[in-house]
Amino acid sequence: MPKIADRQTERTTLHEVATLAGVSASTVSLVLAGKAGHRRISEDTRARVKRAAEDLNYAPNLLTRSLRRGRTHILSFFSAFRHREEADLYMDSLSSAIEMAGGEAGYDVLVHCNFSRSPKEIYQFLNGGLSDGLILFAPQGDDPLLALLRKSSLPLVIMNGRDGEQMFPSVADDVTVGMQLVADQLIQNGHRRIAILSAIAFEARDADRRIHLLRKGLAAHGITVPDHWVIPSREDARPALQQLMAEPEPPTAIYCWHDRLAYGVLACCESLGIDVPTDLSIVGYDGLHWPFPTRHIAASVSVNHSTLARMSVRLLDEYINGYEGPLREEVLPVTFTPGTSLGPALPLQRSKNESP
Amino acid sequence: MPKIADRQTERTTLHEVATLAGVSASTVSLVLAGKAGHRRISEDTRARVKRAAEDLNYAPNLLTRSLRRGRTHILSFFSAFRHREEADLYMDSLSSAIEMAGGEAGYDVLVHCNFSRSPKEIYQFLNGGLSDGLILFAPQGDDPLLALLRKSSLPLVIMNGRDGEQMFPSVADDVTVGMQLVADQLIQNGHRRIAILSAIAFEARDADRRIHLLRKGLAAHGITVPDHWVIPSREDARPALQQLMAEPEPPTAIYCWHDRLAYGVLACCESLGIDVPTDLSIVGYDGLHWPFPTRHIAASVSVNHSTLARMSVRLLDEYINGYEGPLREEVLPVTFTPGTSLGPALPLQRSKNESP
DNA sequence: TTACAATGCTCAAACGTTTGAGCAAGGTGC
DNA sequence: GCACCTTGCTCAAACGTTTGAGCATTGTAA
Repeated sequence: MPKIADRQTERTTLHEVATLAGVSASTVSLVLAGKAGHRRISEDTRARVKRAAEDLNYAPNLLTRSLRRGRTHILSFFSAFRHREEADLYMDSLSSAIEMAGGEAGYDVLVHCNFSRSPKEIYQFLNGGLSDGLILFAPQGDDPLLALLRKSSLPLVIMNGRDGEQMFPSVADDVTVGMQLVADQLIQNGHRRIAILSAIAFEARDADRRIHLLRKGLAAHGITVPDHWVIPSREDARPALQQLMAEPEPPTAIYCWHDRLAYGVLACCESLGIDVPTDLSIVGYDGLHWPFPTRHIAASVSVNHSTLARMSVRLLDEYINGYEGPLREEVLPVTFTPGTSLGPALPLQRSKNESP
Repeated sequence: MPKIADRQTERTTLHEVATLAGVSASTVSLVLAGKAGHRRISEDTRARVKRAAEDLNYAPNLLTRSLRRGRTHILSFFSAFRHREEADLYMDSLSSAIEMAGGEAGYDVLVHCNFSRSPKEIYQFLNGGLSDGLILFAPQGDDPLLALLRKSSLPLVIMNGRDGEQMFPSVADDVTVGMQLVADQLIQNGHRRIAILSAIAFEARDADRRIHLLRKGLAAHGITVPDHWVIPSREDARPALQQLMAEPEPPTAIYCWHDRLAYGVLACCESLGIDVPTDLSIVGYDGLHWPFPTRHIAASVSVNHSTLARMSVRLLDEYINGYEGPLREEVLPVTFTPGTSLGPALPLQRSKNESP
């Protein structure tokens, strides 16, 4: 029985194949990697070389090949969001989608994780020549990493982020339409007292944008969201939710910055005995869901990750291949998924009437 | 405002840094990459070089660096299972765990996806020198890819798979204990009529092993599972389930080969009006779950992905660093999560009594 | 016969680093 | 004055490919 120690200890090289086939290294290279037929090699030689490569289990060294060719056919994906300590279904799904989209376009995808590295270290890795291009998720315009990348030559597509200087092509889901849909749906369901659960620090600006859009959409119908009903989310949303629902005229609906929060609020409601959607309607964003029956599916703006991934890969591929036209900023249409957490607003039971 | 066209078009090289700093390329290399202090460079030169590198936004070319050093500090992860056309929560979670475990150990992780590539193409990519080692998920002993890898020198750890020739180190969750737990729990809950939902083609052998172990565990208590109650899963488990429950003495419990199936069955039960766990208890494997309230949590053997990932990364790292001791085959302890889909077996209502 | 093209291969430079060996300049010991 | 060490840098080879240029050999045209 073979043991691990019996394995060869060195990689086979082109030269060994050449020696075995009785030709020069150039010939081997031409046979195995040459754009078929450009240089002419006799059928006989061709066969001998292929045979030798097969016998030696030859795998070309991609480091050197890429070095010469100037292409690695690898894409990097990196999230400028720093978390991921916990399981993140959103990012998992997204990186998975990018891996698949990359594969379809002939790229392998390197998903870079950083936790303790500095922007400079991350920059050096990303721009280290390992990948032909980068999909950068959710950077803010003043991200120090983005500043470093601006000075580099690395092809780059921004996904769902902000580039302060309009320098990079971008792909993003249509937040404007998305939040308009949220506003419309809330209003169609008769909600007028609406609270907002916002984001924690590093996500704050993206959340702010959505909140701004939602308030604008609601304002068009004469509805304002009181400032103290815009709540920054903490580790545990329970206390805030409890306080909110204890008000004499509590909200009938709450918008959560993304579905993870929405599901967290759903869980709180369950443990607090708040009935969804009778007592409180919940709306989220992302279209995250568990593909099996759940007590509730959060009403949500659905973003198609596969499409988003394909758009960004296609765009990046074009830039890698030297696209020089006007800056491209693509927007992915979104849809509204009603779910089960959004229902009609019920009138306030026996409360003192509002002044007319 | 800067435009994309204003970016530099070439990567900065060591030589440009050297020129700017007024030293040789070797010196730059020694300053930036040398194991500090082995070679002596004056503080003055050191500072000048660092300054120049900073000014030019220099990022070392990792292809060439790796070529010289013989290390890339990249690990590959590849699933010998061919699917992934659909969202796969299990693989997403696992690759995510490996990315994190790799990061902790100083590696970046390249998650390789293949759909249309041949084993030979996959082999050439994996053994192309881009990664220092490979974590191979769930290969069978006769996998053609594994055969190619055996002849190579690539450090390799098998995760949850089978290596026919005891050549490679491996890491796996403890299926023996896991299935014993399933058997014990079913019996403790009084189940004696137990059905099994097995796997589709490419997963068949792993499923068979679990089924064998389960049957063995049950047999110790005098319980046998009739062959026609071992059902290969198809796209839709509904018809099989319907038929099963229509029998005069239907099973009181069903074991599903993994949690995705278990949740699928849960969904079927819901739509068929089968009450879980009163009419039917369901047990799965993997410990997959949605971190928010669901109607049911499948009773399941929980596998800790983070730990599994860390074990495999540590093992692989040791082999990369030249470990030569006896073959290591590590087993990850598992636990049983009761969930809500497993309950006591109810006596068959008004059925003809079994003979004593 | 000479000129020139086609065929089928090899030579050698190059990609951007790392690193052992080498070398000048200055210091120290006797 | 000589041997020898230390300091601080540079030289040049090497990693494993790719590829433009080159070079025999044979074939074809005039």
